[in-house]
Amino acid sequence: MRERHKSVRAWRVADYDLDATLNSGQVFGWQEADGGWEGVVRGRWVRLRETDAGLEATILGAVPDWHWLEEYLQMGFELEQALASFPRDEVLVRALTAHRGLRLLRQDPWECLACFILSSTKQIIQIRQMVALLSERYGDAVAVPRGHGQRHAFPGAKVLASVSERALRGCRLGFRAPYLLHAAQEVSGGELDLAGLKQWPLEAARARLMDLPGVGRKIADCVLLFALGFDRVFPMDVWILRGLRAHYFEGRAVSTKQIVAFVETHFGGWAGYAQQYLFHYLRMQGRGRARMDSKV
DNA sequence: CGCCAGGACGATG
DNA sequence: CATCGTCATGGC
Repeated sequence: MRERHKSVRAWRVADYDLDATLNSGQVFGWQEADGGWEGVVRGRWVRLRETDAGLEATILGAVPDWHWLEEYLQMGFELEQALASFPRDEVLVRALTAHRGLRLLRQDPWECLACFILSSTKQIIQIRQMVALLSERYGDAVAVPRGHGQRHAFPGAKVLASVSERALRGCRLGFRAPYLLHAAQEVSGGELDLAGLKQWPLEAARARLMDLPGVGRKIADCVLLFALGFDRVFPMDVWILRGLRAHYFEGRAVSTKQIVAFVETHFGGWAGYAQQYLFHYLRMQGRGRARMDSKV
């Protein structure tokens, strides 16, 4: 599929760090290309690039409105307000200084759930690979500009629900295959209305997600934060746990439960944002070095 | 070439 | 509750 007409839209926006945003482990389908990023949003090929004035998007075809992309990128979000609410503790300030402009996207709930089901015990690079393979095999091909290779959207729940576990294991999903299949069946069958969870109270929405096999607190929280708009949710993975223990508890052997309690009061209403800054900061710091510290 | 990865789960203390 | 083995696969 090829289309020749492109549409370009630019937003004046301060503090939008595209690299940090798309490379901070909240989303797995974007690829760096020619000084920008290319991916698929709502079945459309999208190219994003930072400019001096802000952010620029290129898509194919004539576009009546850009609302869907503005929503995805959270262009209307006032980052300053969230950042100003952060506690001024040392690590968080360092993370903020290092990555100011890191944003949370508003992802498609199904794609987000599926990707984080795949995320368990996988490095981010490997999650990207699984997502790419799954998309290639079962996702719809999207129109791309001339000269670009084929691109596929992330497969919908309906398609994946009709695939065998065996075929999914063929995509190198391992033990995650039956989990993904089950989620796809519940979502496509209407048994689980993911978008509807936005209206639920936090605890109930989290519990409903955790009803899914293969979905525990961490994965549920990722979906709540990255796709459903629960801004105070603070996903806790090994990196964050390690980091919190080191920086907020002087490395003492505090229980996970104590840390959870601490997080719920310490970071405030935009805790989810704080979490993403900390996660990205710790992960960037940890490349190569903290490997050894962490073993202590 | 082992170690471990944006975990979850069931079985034991 | 806290810990532990298991699950499947591959990047580093």
